[in-house]
Amino acid sequence: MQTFTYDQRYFNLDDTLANGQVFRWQHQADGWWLGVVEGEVIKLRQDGDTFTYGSYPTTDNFALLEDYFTLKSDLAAVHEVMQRDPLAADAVARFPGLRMMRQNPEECLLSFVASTANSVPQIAKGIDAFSAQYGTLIGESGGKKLYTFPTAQALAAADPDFMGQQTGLGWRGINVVKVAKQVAAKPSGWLLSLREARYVEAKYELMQLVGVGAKIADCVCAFSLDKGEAVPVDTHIFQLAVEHYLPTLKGKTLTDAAYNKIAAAFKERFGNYASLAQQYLFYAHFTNYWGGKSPLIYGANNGSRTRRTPPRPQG
DNA sequence: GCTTAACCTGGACGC
DNA sequence: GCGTCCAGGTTAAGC
Repeated sequence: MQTFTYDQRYFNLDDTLANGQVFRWQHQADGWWLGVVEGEVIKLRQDGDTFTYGSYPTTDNFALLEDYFTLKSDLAAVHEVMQRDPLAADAVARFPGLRMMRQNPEECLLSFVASTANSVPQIAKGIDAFSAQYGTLIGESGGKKLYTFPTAQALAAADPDFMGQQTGLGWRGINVVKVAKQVAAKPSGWLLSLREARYVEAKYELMQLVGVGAKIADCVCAFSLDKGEAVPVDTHIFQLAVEHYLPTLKGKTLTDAAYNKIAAAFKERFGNYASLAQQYLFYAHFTNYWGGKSPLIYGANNGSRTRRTPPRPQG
């Protein structure tokens, strides 16, 4: 085990790992986070400005953490830009240490295909199930076996019935196989090479995959391809954008035109920090929805979603 | 260019 | 206990 220090105002582990960028990290009762990154088991915890970590099989792989959590990027500058907008400023005040992560693009893409119109706890459960089936066992902690995220090749050859029924993902699991087949058919390193492409080109390339629309493409661009201007517009972002930025969209559905208007509104306000602004606002809205705390920290059964309809008056 | 329905499943919620 | 609704979307058809 090793330690490093980082100003907790600019790095909060709970908010970074539970804001919906990733689904496989597990928060343990004793405060440790347990995850698998690029084939390495990572154990990590935060006590104020002090971070304690260990990794396997590469011992204490700090370089991996530095890249994965983008620790060299300056969050103070981001906070300054967020002050331009009252809603973003409020979200930053609540979650100052939320950082943009830099995931493996293949894992990011296939995870978000599995996330389509699904609840976060179900997504995490489903991804866990197919990783245990098609990933590689690399360790064990507290009686829990840890697997790598399966490669696109492995998921391309996966049994669609298993992916649909045994994972609880239904048709989403079958879509994961379809997208994995298309990725596996591309030249090696194709996805990673999109880090070098311009945002519009990377997004266009991703949307050529059947089963990948604008939202999933933007998630991959923002969370794994270094595209700070990508704005994934999901149901949460749509709701808050209509309420605070674009009231003319009230009563409309999320069409391509509406999607692009919302993304443009974020870019206009936050420029190259649009992705992070989106993530701050998403997390604020999302945690409100889950009763003030993320189900990725506390579990779906320990939080409760906000009521769809107000409670009946008593008496 | 917009709306709508279908796609599977599990869990929350209302009654 | 049961029925209904909905969840970090995508696609295709119909208008």
